[in-house]
Amino acid sequence: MVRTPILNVATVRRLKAFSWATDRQVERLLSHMRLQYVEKRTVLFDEGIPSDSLYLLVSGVAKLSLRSPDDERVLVSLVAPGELFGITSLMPGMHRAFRSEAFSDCWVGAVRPEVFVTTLLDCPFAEFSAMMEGTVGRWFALLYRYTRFQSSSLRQKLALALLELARKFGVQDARGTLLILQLTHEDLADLVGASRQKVTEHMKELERRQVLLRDRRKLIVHPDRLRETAGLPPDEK
Amino acid sequence: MVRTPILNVATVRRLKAFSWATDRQVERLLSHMRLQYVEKRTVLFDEGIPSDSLYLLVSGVAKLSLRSPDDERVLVSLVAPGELFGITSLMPGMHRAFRSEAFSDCWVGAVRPEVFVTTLLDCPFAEFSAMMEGTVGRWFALLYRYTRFQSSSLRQKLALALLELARKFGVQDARGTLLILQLTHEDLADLVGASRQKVTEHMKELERRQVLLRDRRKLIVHPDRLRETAGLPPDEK
DNA sequence: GCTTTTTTGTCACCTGGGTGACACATAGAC
DNA sequence: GTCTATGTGTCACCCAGGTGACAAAAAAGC
Repeated sequence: MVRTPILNVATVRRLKAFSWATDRQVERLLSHMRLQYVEKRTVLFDEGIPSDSLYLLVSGVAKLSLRSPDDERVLVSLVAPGELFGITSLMPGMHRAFRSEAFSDCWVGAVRPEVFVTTLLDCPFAEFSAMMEGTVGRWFALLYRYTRFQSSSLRQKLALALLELARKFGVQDARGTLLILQLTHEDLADLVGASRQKVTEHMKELERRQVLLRDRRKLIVHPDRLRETAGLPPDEK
Repeated sequence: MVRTPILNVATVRRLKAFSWATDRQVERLLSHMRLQYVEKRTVLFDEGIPSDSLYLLVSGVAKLSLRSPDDERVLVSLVAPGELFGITSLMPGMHRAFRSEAFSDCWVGAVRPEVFVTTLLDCPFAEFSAMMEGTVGRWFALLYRYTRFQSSSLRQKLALALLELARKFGVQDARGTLLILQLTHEDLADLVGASRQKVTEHMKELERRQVLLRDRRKLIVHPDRLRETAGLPPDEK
């Protein structure tokens, strides 16, 4: 039989994540926390589902992972006791970016993100959450890209990078999405971590396949075809 | 001659990062913002320096990059107009993780993070900042790892990953830092994005070199030697 | 204990992508 | 316009790391 761990104010305040909070705040937080036992290998939440809880790992080890485009497992991170995870719940309407499962048997505490924020910061959740999106949202997008890069071929990395650029710097054009930047192949190589020569080769190939065309030194991409050549699901996100 | 752009409340509120703010908040924020012109290729801030400002890219394109252990340039991200960057300033005592330079001629607005937070959220900066560290700090550490992975050899990736694990799961032991996890080579392979076989080879090599030893299925690492074998600067962070 | 399953160790072989080298094209500078 | 610097295209060659295959060693069941 498994012994339920004791979660008292003193214990929690010793954790780095809460060291700055007052006793009263921690107390209130704990009273709203649902403690649950998660057996090794059990999935706590999966990629893509709406994120409505924030978790505190009380004991054990949790695992964050994802399935890459070509179905490889990427182990993104291992979560240590005392850490908060499932942080997408702090951003408005965001879905889980990673799957979380118990790497060993775990005790996990779940709170609603609204409770978490209003208790510890006393400001409206909606505002906090919008602020997070505007600031750390960028980090998140980057992390997202880099995790997908892991275990992709250069072709896919290039496609992923171009799609991201199209989202950020693209304007609609009769011929596709025009990137309003002057990018050299060298820049792209630095972005995807490849050599300039290979990037040139792949870019040529993409032009040949009409996925991409160039007007002077500006790129015009065709996002749908790009996703297709990279073997990505049509219009994820 | 370069024309100074007009930054009025209406323009700023149209940006995604501020769409939820009130006119009065934006107004106050603007009154505290120092606008500066940054010429192409100029470095706005460099890796490792203390971060005391938050930036809004008004026009142009900015670039975030870093130098990897073996001196390769990694282009981490390109910043589009309307985006906030230099976000390490929102976390307590944090240094710049990336270098930022103008990719094209830019207009940039700088604010002190304290002003930013207290204006938009009206809660004490210290608390907000501690909260950020406890929550999104994890994402940041991950992003940090993945950006260094780019352009590293498997040996280095493995060393980087083991160092991170030692930090999170290590306890001091007479023989070194003992990882309190049962990790298989397959787990490590998924973590660094490599094949199981090659991980086995490298792990063996590390044991041979006394960087690493195993007690049943638990690892004991020697962080200093690990950094050395990976060609990393001694005890960064 | 014995059996089954999971990990580890080590091959031989293949391939994606890095490297260096060089010709050609383009775009600023003046 | 001409000159110079910076990008692009294309080689031939090499190597880190992937793949499959299989034996030995540890763990886990029972």
